[in-house]
Amino acid sequence: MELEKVTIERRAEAKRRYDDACGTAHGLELIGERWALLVLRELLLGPRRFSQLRADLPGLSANVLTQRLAELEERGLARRRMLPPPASAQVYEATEWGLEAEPVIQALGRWAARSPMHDPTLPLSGVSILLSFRTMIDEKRARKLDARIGFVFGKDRYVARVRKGRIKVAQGAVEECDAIISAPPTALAAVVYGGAPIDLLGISGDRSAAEKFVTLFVLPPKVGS
Amino acid sequence: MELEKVTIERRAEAKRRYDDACGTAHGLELIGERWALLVLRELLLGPRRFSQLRADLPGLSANVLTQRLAELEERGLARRRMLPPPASAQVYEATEWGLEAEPVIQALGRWAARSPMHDPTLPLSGVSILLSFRTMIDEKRARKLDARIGFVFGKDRYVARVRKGRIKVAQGAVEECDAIISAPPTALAAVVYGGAPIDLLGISGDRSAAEKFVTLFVLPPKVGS
DNA sequence: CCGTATCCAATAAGATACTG
DNA sequence: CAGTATCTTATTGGATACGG
Repeated sequence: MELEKVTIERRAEAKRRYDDACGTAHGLELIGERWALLVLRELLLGPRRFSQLRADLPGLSANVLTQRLAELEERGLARRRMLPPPASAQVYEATEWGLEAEPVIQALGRWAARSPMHDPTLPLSGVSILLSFRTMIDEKRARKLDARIGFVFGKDRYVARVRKGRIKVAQGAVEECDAIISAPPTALAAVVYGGAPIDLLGISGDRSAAEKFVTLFVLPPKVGS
Repeated sequence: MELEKVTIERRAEAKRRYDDACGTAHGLELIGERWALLVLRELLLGPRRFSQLRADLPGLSANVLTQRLAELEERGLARRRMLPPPASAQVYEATEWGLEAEPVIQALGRWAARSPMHDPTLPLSGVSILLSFRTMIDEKRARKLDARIGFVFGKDRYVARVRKGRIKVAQGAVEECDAIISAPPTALAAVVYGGAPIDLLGISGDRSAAEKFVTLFVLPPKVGS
């Protein structure tokens, strides 16, 4: 009975391979399943809990998330870790190699942003919008700003450091930032990419730094324009 | 009856979306289906016929190939075209935007090449190995070579131009090349990446140019080394 | 609450045979 | 050759229930 199950699993795994020596094909075997790349994306700015991942990827059901996390772990792209007491919560985090998949995620995102079918009004996770800043920053404009901007998305806190045209983003305490932006990620996206008025955002601290910050990012031109 | 079917199809399409404004998620909706990216890859060096695609992707069945091609066409990434008489054959070719997905394919391939689970002895298409040259060329070494190398993979002909550390690859006549390499793509991969002896390859023309050529490419180090 | 496991219905993928 | 049609199997997603 158990043996039979194992045999079936073997066959299933074998079937889903591409049997292709090309690195791209192997990459698809590693992170090509539905949702896998988005789960990995959510881990790129630091450890996340199961329930946070569920909240960030609303269409993903618990059983599939469990399976994707197990696969990422098995393949060496993520690991689960117990936070030390008093938190004592389990978190999932990307491994070094998992983090190195960011250029793949960026290349795909940048390419797809040109799509005429892209709908930027859909919901968006905090990690998504912050990663898009890393992808879409306009170096020339960004050189004019040297600031630390904090972001408050519900209970999550992130800090973006803009300096010399580059941006670094990480989870962290927002207290020492020049400005703090509190808003749903979708509102932030509407302001940065959709030209919505900045008063959709809660801003504290150096207001002008925040105002400059939201103008640093540009989407690539749509296909056919 | 017909209406019902349409409704069901609508619901199905809606279900497979990610409902995520992130460009990466949209990218997955465009080329995230199983095989889609590999089909597109096969179109990156020029038009291919249905049967060539089947031969290049042996694990892909005809019905799925039909479906993937229809989706690529519908999304503006590929088109079907009738070759002028006397050929009068139908071919599939990438659109401009489809060609722009090459960085995505490269990033994924480069990242996955570091995988300890990667098996480079599997079969490989001609397009795959030539694209890998674009990805893996060592600019420093390549600067020492200025040559046109022809490749004969069965009935397919390609030309690689190496110059100033860069490489360009296209379908084309091999007659005016400095050297011509005739070999199954797998053998070429074994020589270039696996250190196999070069006499696995049929070489005509400037032998030393071909010998230099096969040393220009390096794989990234495996994870954990 | 956190995470996993199980069951079920809906789709997608795969194998094979068939047609113009 | 260039696909369709059909049948089978696998995966996905949704709901729900279970253990810590």
